[in-house]
Amino acid sequence: MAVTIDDIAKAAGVSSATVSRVLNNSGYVKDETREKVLKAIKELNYTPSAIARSLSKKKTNTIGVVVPEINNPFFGEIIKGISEVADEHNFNLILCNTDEDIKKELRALKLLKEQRIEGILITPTSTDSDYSSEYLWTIENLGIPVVLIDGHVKYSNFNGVFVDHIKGAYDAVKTLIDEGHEKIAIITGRMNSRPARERLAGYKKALKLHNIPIKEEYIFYGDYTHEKAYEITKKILEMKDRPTAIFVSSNMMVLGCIKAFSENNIEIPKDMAIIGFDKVEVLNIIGMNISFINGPTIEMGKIAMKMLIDILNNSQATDTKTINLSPQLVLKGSEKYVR
Amino acid sequence: MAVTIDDIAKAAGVSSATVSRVLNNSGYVKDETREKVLKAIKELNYTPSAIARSLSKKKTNTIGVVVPEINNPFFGEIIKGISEVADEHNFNLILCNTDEDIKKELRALKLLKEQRIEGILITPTSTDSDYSSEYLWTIENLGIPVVLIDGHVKYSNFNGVFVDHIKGAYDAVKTLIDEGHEKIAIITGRMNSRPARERLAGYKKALKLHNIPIKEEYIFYGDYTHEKAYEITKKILEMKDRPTAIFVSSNMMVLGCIKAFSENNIEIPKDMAIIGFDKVEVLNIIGMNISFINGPTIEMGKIAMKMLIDILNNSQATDTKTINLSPQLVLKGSEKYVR
DNA sequence: TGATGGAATGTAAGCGATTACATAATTAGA
DNA sequence: TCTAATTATGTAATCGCTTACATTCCATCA
Repeated sequence: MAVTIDDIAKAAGVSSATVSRVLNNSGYVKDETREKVLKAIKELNYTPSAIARSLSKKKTNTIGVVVPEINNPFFGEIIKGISEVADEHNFNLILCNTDEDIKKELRALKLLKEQRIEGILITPTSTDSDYSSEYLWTIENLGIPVVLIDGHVKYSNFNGVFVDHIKGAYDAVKTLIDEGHEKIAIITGRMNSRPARERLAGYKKALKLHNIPIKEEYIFYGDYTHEKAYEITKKILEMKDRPTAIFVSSNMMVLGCIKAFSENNIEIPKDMAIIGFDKVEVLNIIGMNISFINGPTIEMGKIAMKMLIDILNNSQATDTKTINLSPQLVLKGSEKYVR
Repeated sequence: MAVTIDDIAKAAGVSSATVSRVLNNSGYVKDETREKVLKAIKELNYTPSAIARSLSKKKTNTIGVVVPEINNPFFGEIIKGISEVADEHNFNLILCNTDEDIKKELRALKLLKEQRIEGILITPTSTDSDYSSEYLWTIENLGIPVVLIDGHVKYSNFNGVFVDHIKGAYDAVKTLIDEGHEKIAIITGRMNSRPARERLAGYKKALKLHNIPIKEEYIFYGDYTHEKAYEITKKILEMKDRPTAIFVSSNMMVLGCIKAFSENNIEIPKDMAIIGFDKVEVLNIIGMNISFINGPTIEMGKIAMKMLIDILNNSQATDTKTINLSPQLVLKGSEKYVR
């Protein structure tokens, strides 16, 4: 690690400025000189220091990525998308996993700012907690371009790539209605999260527009966990006026439903129709015909990264950029069996 | 971003050295002075530059993480483990996703070296390709501590946290034998990957030690994909002397098997026993009783990161450190039904 | 009261690159 | 052959910190 640009300069018998020119393909360098320099670089196994370069150029070519749960493939795919575009544009990625802990999120932001990253891509923890105002304040005062991914931050308008949860939920429920269902239950997410609220809104909207009365008994408040969904589903199955379809507000919760179904020999979609928000790839691979509403994860990552690059290149523009992606409904068999 | 340590110094009426002392809690600083400095920092919303600090300290407190497939939860969990420990020790993570492309892997290594990271955690692409010698050379000449995670690099001894694939496979197959199975098939991974070869070896060892002849017809060469496993499983089901159990060499391939099973109304484990290498959490959540051999992913990430920190703290020690983790067999119901 | 030594702060030289500016070498044009 | 333009290279300041060393301040003690 000891070898520096000066060592190369000495070895090649030139000045460090010349070596720098070779390194950056800038300015004038005689071919012969370039050869000498390249030779020295190779012989000494020299790798320039991005740190020093960053300091003098005031440019790190690094962006920060903040996700709440790295081991969830949903975020894994977003990162995959980000990383693809970042690669193409020679950006490095500093990753921060926050475990849905807003304190860690705050810490991550501080840390990233210290690293002098050029921009941040962040999938905000989906909670309106006590810290959220501090959180907001921090983001706004970061002085660094931020692009949010899937998850509006309350009361604020930031750049971002968002999923239209209302429309997604609406589409899902409408599909069920079109198939003839009228008794449609919903299992919501944590209601202090915006996506959960919006999905519920989409559910209600679809019912209303199709003149189906909204029954409070059909609205079940979940918390995004499969355990809770499992409990809820068992209850649903015991109802005397049992729903014929369930709209499930998250992928993990779908799993809980399925478990309850299989324990009670409920066949999908013969005995019960189900549509979930955000796919569980595995289920389709093993041949289960579960329909999903999908936020296009990899795509979202790509778009967000492109948006960020765009912002970096036009730093004078101050208007906030927003893209709303419509989640896509992937139907798998459910329609075949309708009454 | 314009505000520097000198601005703070000026604002607080001290020298930059004093500000630095406050920042790092080093040397002597009068309480009164400290207050002034902290006040200035707060008022000017100052964040020190990690870049400049790294340059002068020759220490970045950053480590590089290289994974082949970020959207696979297997790696997501490893990263989660890494990130947990890294957090505790104030290390930053630069993430490189390589898409199983050894060229990208090489590029990532170069990039990380430029960033002057302190160490690298790498889950090598599981292929012995044409580039592997260059790859090896690069790793060895990096001059940076490397800890491998799950995947020996051919012919080399590096620091690393490994899974004992032979033992894992052996345990799995032995379990099947103990349950009374004698006709046990295996679906292997890509044979140019070391884990695949070792798992096959474990399979053979178990049969041999229990005096069950190894039949070539029961060895099926897969490629880690669920599609291929699906095809293979269909063929297995059509065999006249059909196996009663299958040992499947990867988690994705288990999914292909299950699909084929369900299409043919094969019940697990009544009609066919199956044990897979590396879990698919989702299957257990939905109540499917599939047994798995698990490399403890999160744990591996943690251990690897701890090992790296250990190495960084004892840079004089030159012996290579190696930990072999025994994968754990998680039985789910399969035993209940044996003949 | 002056010597002594710890506490508090400042000065300035790096860290390893980039780059504005100066200068030297080469080429072309008249 | 001389001048002007181009090309090629070097010098040194700079980026924002840390830190060795120097200096000043102040309390304590003989």
